[in-house]
Amino acid sequence: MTRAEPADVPGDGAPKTTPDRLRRRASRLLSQLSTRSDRLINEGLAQADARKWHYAVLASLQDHGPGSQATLSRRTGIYRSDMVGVLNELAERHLVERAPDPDDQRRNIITISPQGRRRLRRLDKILDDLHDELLAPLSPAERDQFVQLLTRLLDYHTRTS
Amino acid sequence: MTRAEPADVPGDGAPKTTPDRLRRRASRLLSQLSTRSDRLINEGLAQADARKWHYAVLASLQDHGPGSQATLSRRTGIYRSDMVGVLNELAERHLVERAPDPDDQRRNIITISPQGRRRLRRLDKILDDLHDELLAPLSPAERDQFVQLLTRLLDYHTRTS
DNA sequence: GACTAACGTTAGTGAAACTAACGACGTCGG
DNA sequence: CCGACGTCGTTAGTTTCACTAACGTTAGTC
Repeated sequence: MTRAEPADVPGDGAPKTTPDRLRRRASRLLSQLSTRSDRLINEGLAQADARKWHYAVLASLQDHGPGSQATLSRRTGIYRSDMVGVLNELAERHLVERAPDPDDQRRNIITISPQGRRRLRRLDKILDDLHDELLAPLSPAERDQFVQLLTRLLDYHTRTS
Repeated sequence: MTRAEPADVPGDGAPKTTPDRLRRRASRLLSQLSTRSDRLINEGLAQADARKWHYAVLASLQDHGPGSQATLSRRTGIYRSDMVGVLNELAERHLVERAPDPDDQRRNIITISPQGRRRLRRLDKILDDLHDELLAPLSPAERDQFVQLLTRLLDYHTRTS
């Protein structure tokens, strides 16, 4: 009540005060961009008979070494319920190997195979190209900044969850 | 380009030599952050018996004036198939009014009601708070930059689709 | 007056993120 | 040693989201 009705826009003063709140809301920008990004990536990877989960798991294995399914789950953010299927697909293609852990019979130890490594290199290149398209309008410096901002936000929200 | 093969990293040391390509991929950062953002926003809005679609439609009506369902669909990015349900929910709550367009009998003209306006103000406040939490780790300047980068990316990808 | 296109609507698809519950196994406290 | 409890892999199911297909209806166009 202290404030006047913003009214229906007829060009009165202070046009900048309420410009398109929709376009400004970070949450909305995020989810829309994420949708498009996902589609871009999925389509790109589909042409190589891969999904983004495949990449996530292979990269995790390469970077952090072998691990149990639960470990991979935590590293990649894929739910362990869904990890089963992903690993099945990867194992079918002989990109990973699933072997029982001798020290703990509950676990499987997942290792990346030589083919898996080759595959990962291939996917890395594909993803490089796709990200080039994804980030096309940004300069190299801006891309770094963007990634850095995203990282900080994500870190914050994973710590506090 | 130093193309150092990261190799398998035996031992459990998890050294920093291979700075996690996963964490660097913008697509991954985007989709993970978007997931958390969505959850944050949805939970926040749910406590006010609202969904983000409600906000999108109400804000669009307030900022751009009344319109047909198809128009709203284009403005908000909601598919016209899904728009039906959203408008039903909004109409149930008397936040919008759906009236046949006298000039074109195919269309409905959707208008925001006074209650809808009040609602929108309320949701705007809620969203302000939620975004404060979402962007917590960023300084005001960084937040602007973040939004600006997102906007440019999204614009680019909507133009080229 | 026939064609085409846009409208609102209904139904359904596929993927993603998550929950619940299971039997099998390990670990720890008493 | 034993029971309580947590973890592991797995199966099944839920919900939500973005999207497609098809429909009858209505408008504009030739």
